[in-house]
Amino acid sequence: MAGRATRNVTLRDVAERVGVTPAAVSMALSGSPRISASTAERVKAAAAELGYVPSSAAKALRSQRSGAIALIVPNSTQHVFGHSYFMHVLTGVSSAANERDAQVLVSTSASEASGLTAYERVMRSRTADGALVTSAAIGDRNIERLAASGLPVVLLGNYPDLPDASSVGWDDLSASRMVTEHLIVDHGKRRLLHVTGPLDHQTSVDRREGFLQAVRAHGQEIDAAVVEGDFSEDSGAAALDGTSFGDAGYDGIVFANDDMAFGGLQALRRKGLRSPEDVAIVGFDDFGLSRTTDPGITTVHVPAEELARIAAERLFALIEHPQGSPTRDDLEVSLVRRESCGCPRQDVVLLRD
Amino acid sequence: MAGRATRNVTLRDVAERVGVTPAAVSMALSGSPRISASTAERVKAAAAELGYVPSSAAKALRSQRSGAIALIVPNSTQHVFGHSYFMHVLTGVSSAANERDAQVLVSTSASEASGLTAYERVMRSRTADGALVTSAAIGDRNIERLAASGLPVVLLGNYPDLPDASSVGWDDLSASRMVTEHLIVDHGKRRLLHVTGPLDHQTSVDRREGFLQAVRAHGQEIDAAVVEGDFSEDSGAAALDGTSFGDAGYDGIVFANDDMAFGGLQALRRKGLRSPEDVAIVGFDDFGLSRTTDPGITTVHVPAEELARIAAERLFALIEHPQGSPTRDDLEVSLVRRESCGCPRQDVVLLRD
DNA sequence: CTGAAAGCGCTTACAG
DNA sequence: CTGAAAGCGCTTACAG
Repeated sequence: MAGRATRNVTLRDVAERVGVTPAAVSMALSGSPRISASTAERVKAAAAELGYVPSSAAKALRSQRSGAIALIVPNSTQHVFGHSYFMHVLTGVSSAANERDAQVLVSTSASEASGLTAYERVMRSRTADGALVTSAAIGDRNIERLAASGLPVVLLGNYPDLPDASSVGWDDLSASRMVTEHLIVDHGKRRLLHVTGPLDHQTSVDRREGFLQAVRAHGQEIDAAVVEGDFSEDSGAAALDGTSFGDAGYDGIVFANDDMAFGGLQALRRKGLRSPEDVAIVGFDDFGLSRTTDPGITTVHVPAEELARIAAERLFALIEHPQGSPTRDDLEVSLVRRESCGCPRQDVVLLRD
Repeated sequence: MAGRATRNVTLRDVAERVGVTPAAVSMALSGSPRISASTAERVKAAAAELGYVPSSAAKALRSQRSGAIALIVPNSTQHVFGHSYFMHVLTGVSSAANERDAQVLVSTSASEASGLTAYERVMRSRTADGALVTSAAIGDRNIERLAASGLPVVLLGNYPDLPDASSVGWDDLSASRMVTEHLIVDHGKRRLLHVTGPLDHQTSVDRREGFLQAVRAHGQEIDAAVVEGDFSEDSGAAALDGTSFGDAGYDGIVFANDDMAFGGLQALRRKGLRSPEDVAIVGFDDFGLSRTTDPGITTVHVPAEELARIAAERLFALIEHPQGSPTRDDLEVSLVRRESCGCPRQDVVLLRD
């Protein structure tokens, strides 16, 4: 742990050691054919010996490219979409960035209302070559400002209002219809409740619409209601307050995410109702929680890591070819059957024998 | 979404618009008293009008400071410490960085064995003014190389082998002793099992030692055994295979983290044993999971977000004063009583009435 | 083919 | 007090 601060070793130092010009060193290190093999050899040896590390600032200034991408997390999102979602996204982005030796910058908004937004941080620093935006709110004007600033941008999620922006997502509507029909068709549920996410996010709107489409498709037989939540566990529980359950109430609940489903599960328990026996429930996301509860929560598995990885790859392509036309990728989701819907337990459980 | 790429607006452009030198614009924008209020006013107006955004690369090159800090996540750690831990850390780092308008760079190792390590990425890019290292393995030589490279470094966790490094942590040993004694003293458990984390991490070593100290303090009355795990849910379950339980076996298990406790809980259930009735269990971390299981897992709450925030603050101080002496911060942890140890449930549950 | 200058966009130390 | 040059460390376009 010696580490006293020494002056940075630069190209010049390496050049002097070898007896060539800095330009030659630069070319040698980047493998230019202009430099003879033997000189390149000596340059590399000298660079290693001196512990030369190129200055990213100088390189960025000269080449007008920082080699970094930013992951923008609008303030609300951090709360709205939760830790697990974000970690999957970060993992996907990092793995794509690592493959290209790019840096990943995470830009969040200040927690207090004061301070810059995550967007402003990225735009004002010009320190990233492009930006990824995770699940912004519907009509968030910052996205347009970001794109208008000339920075390549790829959005994670669905943004029908921004058809000119590149984005990667999955079909929340179909998925929500699918999981709702699972309750109706496979489990014969007839009195359904849907608890939405925050309706200023497209995801919530789409999941609600999927629920409603499933209900309409079986219209004559189904009673349905919708209550607004905000993706938080508490809102899942609160949605059930004042709602009548049991014989006279709902026999199935479609929560727009797993956190709310878990809140709902606890609320049901407090009301003395069992799931799935009294009320079947399903969630959405499958980021981990739904597997740990008892009963396990039937849900829609969503490929968040892949989403992010692909978005990052699209962003790199956009940085390379800024004039390319916008892209759209749609990923597959899948139904994960656990016990909360009434399906049999997958892993065998032997009660004490 | 117009956003066709235009040449960057520079200080020169602003200077020409106003009719002063670039140097004057620079000073005006940084609020130098050398510039008159009226000129500063005109400069700011012109800058806003032109959409001037300073070049972070030029600023970094000139001032020899990037305004970014790196959060280094060694490859293994990502798996070892899990998503929740890391998200808490990232949240803490971001909030400290936002307060100082610093950028946060997340550096992970490539998932494949090929490619650079997270350390190398940071050292080789010189794109951060300092680095935070989350929970590296014991004897990880990269930490010393990082510090020797002259980069200010603050470590998250305990590193007795690196007494000269600044670090922030909490006392795993005492905490583990405390939670073990909870089982012994408050719940009268006498045949205890400890499932460790990966023993190449100081955290695991300390938690094991805390367990053993508690056992020794009640030596004559306690039977104790230790099994090695790796913090994964599966290893928590595997630790119980081949172990005898029930009347002839253990009546209490101290898991070194919550994920393993959850794995253990499921394994017990498969064996037909109930918790806490047949076997009391406790975990460690309280990052979320332990609250969602049934029964809830009694655990040690660990302030990971605060850890990271303080570490980032120490790092900024170190960047400012590289010659300052190393610092050490110790944070408080607390016991969270849930049901898995035998404590009564906190939230009231009315079973169907 | 090769050598050495120009310049990326800033900020600050210097000259006047 | 103020103006304008020097220079941070690179890379590439240019001159020879």
